Amino acid sequence: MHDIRMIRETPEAFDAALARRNLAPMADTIIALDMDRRRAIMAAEAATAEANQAAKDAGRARANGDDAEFNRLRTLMTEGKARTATLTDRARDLDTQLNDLLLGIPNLPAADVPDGANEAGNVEQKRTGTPRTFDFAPLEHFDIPAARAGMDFAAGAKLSGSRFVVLTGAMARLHRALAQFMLDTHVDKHGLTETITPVLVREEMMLGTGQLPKFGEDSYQTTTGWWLIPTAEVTLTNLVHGDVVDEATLPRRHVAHTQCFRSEAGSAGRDTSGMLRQHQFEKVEMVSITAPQDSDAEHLRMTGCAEAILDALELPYRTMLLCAGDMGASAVRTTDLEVWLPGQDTYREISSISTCGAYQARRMNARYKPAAGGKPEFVHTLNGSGLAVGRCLIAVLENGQQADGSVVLPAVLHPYLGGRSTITATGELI
RNA sequence: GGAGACGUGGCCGAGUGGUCGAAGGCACACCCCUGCUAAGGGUGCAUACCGGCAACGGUAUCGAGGGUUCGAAUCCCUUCGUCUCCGCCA
Repeated sequence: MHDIRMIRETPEAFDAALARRNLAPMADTIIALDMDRRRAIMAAEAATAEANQAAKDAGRARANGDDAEFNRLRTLMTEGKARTATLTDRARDLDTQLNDLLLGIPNLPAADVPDGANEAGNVEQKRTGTPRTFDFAPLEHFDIPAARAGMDFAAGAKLSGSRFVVLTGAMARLHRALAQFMLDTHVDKHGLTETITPVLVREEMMLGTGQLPKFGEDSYQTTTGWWLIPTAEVTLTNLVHGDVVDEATLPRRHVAHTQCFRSEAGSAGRDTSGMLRQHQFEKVEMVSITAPQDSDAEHLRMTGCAEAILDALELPYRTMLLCAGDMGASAVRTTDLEVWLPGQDTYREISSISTCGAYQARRMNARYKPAAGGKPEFVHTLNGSGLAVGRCLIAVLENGQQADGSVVLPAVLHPYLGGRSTITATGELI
């Protein structure tokens, strides 16, 4: 959601920023609509005031026993009321129109976000870790013998359909170990607040973080009207929905491990093999609520938190600064972490860390009271995966695979696996 | 599923037809007083739109929408939300 005042005051800057998102200029349309809206509000208010005055005078006339005057004013009032209804309807209609229009416009990219129309425009910031050299052809995760023993796509399909999986034995244990490790690290080393939230939310919350109104087809809705969260960003961020918090309580840093649900509506045929892209997956999500002046530093901090997980798991990755055309709608700036998948011989996204500025806060009406005094202002919100658990499982499997079909697991996970360190080719954890 | 209660300003909480944008308290800001990490006194402190350099003024807003009425925070209806009791279930 955008500040209509900002659009009014600097329409060129607004349009220029939209252009970076491959969008046509909209400032003129918005400003014209806003003008109409304000005129309509004024007209409606003037009419209301008139009718109210007539009503007041009529009441007085009646109290004075002046029936003639009462009836005259009453007629006046009735007419005024009819006019008021029409004008108010118009004002409300225009207000809704403007609001709907603004809700559908994505956030404006920060100045340091590179130009670019799509993924190809993203800028690599650094590479961390060195991909292993294999003396055999590395397999994709679903072909590695150690994984095959406990990763049952047929069972997933039987239960639920395509893009579902059943994990058993060592795979389930490893998956759980990963999530636990991430959570512990973020809580104990990074100081985030462990949080458990619902995964079914009201529509209002999906509007707040920007999944709605435009991307409803990407998520699932229950017959009772709840939405299944596509990410815990929705719940963690909306924790401050409608609130005015003290600046002293900022930053608020949350981390949650939840199920995520996505329809993957636009990705039919993509990544159909393996568990890279599922309708249901687990993710450890970080969310920060900050004062405006702190969000840039927080973005770096949060990126560091996500990178620390990959570092600890000894997984090679690269850090990408997304270009304007490839960012999600709510983001001001997004950093992606792409993990090396030897089986695919490529880097794949495993984390996405975004600062959303006041965009979501304005939608949620989430404000803070500045410590220095003054009126409440919108908070800034940030979110980042830390990390996608399923994809992390894939990365650990592909990077740790051995010629004999076994997988050697990173040392930091051993405590979470009862001290064991390897999954054999037959799927045994030893 | 059955029965009921409630929804007021950052928070708590008065207010059952007009003089209420709304008592009082808390929190917050400034000032005064006070020999001290406390208490007391004073003032200010909602949002939106419009006008104004500003001080300030105007209009609207008491979950939302509709209705009754000359007039509604107050009455009626609908809707959303919260809570309580009973039942059921993890």
